[in-house]
Amino acid sequence: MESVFEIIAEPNRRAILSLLVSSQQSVGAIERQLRMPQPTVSKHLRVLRDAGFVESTVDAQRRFYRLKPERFQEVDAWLVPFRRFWSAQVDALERHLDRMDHTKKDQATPTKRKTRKTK
Amino acid sequence: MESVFEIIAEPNRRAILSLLVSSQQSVGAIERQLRMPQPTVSKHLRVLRDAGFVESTVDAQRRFYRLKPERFQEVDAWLVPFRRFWSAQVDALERHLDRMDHTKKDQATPTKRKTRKTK
DNA sequence: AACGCATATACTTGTCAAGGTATATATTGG
DNA sequence: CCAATATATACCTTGACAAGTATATGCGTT
Repeated sequence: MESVFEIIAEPNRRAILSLLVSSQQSVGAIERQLRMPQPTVSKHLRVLRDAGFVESTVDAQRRFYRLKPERFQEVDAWLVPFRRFWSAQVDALERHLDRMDHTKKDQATPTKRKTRKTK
Repeated sequence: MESVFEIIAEPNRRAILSLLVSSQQSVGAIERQLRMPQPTVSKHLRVLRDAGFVESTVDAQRRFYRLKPERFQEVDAWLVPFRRFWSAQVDALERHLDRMDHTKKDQATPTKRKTRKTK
């Protein structure tokens, strides 16, 4: 399995990771929220732990899992060159900002301004 | 295959994408630089194109492939909540600053000082 | 000790995707 | 039109991995 990317390629694993963003969770809690069978959850957690995405602590018969940042930062690092690339693409950047539309400041932005240059 | 993550889970595909960061490339160029059989290259390029990571233009019998930013931004977007999480982790932040080393005070850091608090 | 709850692991099976090899398609030059 | 180059596609085989089901392990309560 190896790589960070293979780990997060699995949808259920991404779901679990997303759950853990808010706070640590027990296996049972994950199981219920994601409506997936317990062995599935345990197995994915095993993979995630071995890969360093999460860590666990024991509380009686419960195990609580929480996120660890490092591996995510790897993904972030991988993106760097591409990010450089796409911010060179002025058009793309603009489109992106448009999509996020409600940019914080400057509430006087009337509906959907589009100052495009039609390159 | 579907998801962005499944696409970039494949090492050869990531290699191809990395190659294309610098500039557009023909299939043959990729083939030679990455030392992989031509059908392999073509097949991965097909996947990447269908997934919207690259686009191609024709030049005689050559096809040039180049990056498209959108799907990368999806990955970036997925990272957002986790990024928020890990910048909350003071320790991680500290480690990060440590790595950039030239923190303001105390330039007398001998070799590899680690002033950790063993939380 | 026995039971019950929470979680982990073993084993089997089906699916899917990547690689290899061969072949097809397209374009250029003679 | 023929040959050569560049790229795409078809087909087959293999391996990996996720799901399902069953069972094991660990801990706390009585």
